[in-house]
Amino acid sequence: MSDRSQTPETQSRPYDFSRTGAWSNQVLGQDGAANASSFQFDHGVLADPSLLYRKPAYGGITPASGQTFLPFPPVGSDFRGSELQAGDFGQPKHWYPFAAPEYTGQIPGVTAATQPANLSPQIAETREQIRLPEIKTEDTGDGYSTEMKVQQYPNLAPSAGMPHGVFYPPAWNPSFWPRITHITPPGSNNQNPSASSTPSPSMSPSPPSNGIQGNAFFSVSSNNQVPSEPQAQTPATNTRSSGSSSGGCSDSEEENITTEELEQFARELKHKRITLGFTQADVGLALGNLYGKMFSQTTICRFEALQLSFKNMCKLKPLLQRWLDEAETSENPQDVCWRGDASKSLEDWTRGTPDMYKIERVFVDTRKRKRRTSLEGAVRSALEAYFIKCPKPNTQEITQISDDLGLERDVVRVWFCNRRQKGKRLALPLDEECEGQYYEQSPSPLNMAPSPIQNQAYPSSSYTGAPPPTLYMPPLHRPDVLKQALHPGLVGHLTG
DNA sequence: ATGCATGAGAC
DNA sequence: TCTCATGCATA
Repeated sequence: MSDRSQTPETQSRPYDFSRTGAWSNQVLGQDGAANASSFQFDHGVLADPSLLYRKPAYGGITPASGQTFLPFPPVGSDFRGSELQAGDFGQPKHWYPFAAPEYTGQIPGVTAATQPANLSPQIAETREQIRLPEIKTEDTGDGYSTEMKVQQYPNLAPSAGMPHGVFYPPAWNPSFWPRITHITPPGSNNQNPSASSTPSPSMSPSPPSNGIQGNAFFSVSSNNQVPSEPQAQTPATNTRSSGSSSGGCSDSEEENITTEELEQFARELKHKRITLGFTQADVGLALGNLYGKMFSQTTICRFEALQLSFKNMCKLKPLLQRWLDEAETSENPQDVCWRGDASKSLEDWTRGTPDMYKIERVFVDTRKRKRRTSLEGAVRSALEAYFIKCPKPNTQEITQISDDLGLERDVVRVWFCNRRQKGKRLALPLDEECEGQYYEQSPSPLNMAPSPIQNQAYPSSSYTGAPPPTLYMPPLHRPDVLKQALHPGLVGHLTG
């Protein structure tokens, strides 16, 4: 508790309802015999989950103080109930921590645990109901692994043909952003590539086959307008400006981007990338070439899936936009540095490429990277249960949880951090205008198609192509909806 | 595609 | 200690 009070967020953080007593015993295990399953889903029986939130629920992440995570669903072709779902888009917006789609595990056992002194009632309560027989993780020994890593990358050194000062894509033509909602345009350099430099907004005629074109990768084409110092504005160096706009964007490259635009661009990027035959990893590497800052496949993937924060999306968009332009317009496939054959993976390429064409970084990773812990389903479920009770446990509570679950304290701590982060990704940005409507939505069975929520999720015309994603509706704002999302067998338990 | 982890910066 | 951006490792 004390530690929590140190932060100013204490008052406004959405998570902090955990200690408001908002959820009470009625929620969980009121009969004292609550089993593991019940606590997992007890949020489903809340009369109105909104009650759990103090109003500025998402206010902890208001434009001014934090980031707005993208509420829209994944753009990918596979809408498999990913955590980012349509239901959130354009919705009223409290970030709801009970969004994990992985409430599927079963808690194997329930055994009362010793009641800690200073645990929140929620945690203490949960502890009583969670008792895991054993935890299996991949961690062995010290839990750390020191391994020799061999990273094979093409020469990504910014210095290698990297024009310093390239960064800002001429991508900010206000006319292209029909729904500017945030800030005033940067003023200069406001041309939108997708409208201007990209001839056909539709699809690149290039067959997904081989011929990858593009010097967009490891050479910078001569016609690059490339203006300024990349590093100066790359995401890596961007300050974490709290964002003065409602969208959380304050930096020039973030301005004036609407979620619709991001959404559309993400889809466009993915589509064209695939059409051009590039992998997500390729793109990440290409950005390294173009901007001196490469990104992982993970990041590109998350961008395409709109699983980054709004702010982060805004930052990456110009980079990706530019890469896309490069890749599309390139007429010199031969300029591709590390592969002339698009069908070759980077690994293939590096493997069979003379050293002179690549940098093979072999190093002993002196920093011990903790071996990834693999939490069993039951453990995850238990953590979820704790999270539901208390999204932001204090140190003591974390210790207690870790003891209960037989996990390392740090594992638990990190898990909660990640879980919160994930929750924000699923979150609904604050939007007072829609706020009132949200809980008025009619029930929408999960995994069923278009719901009112989904319609709201895509209020603009930007989302017209793909069929509606399978709706998972992560936030589970509605108890009735939630119930349908739960294990069928549990519904009765919850309702009865 | 995503779970767990790291590290910088903010508080 | 937290958030956030990001990546390794893996499902």
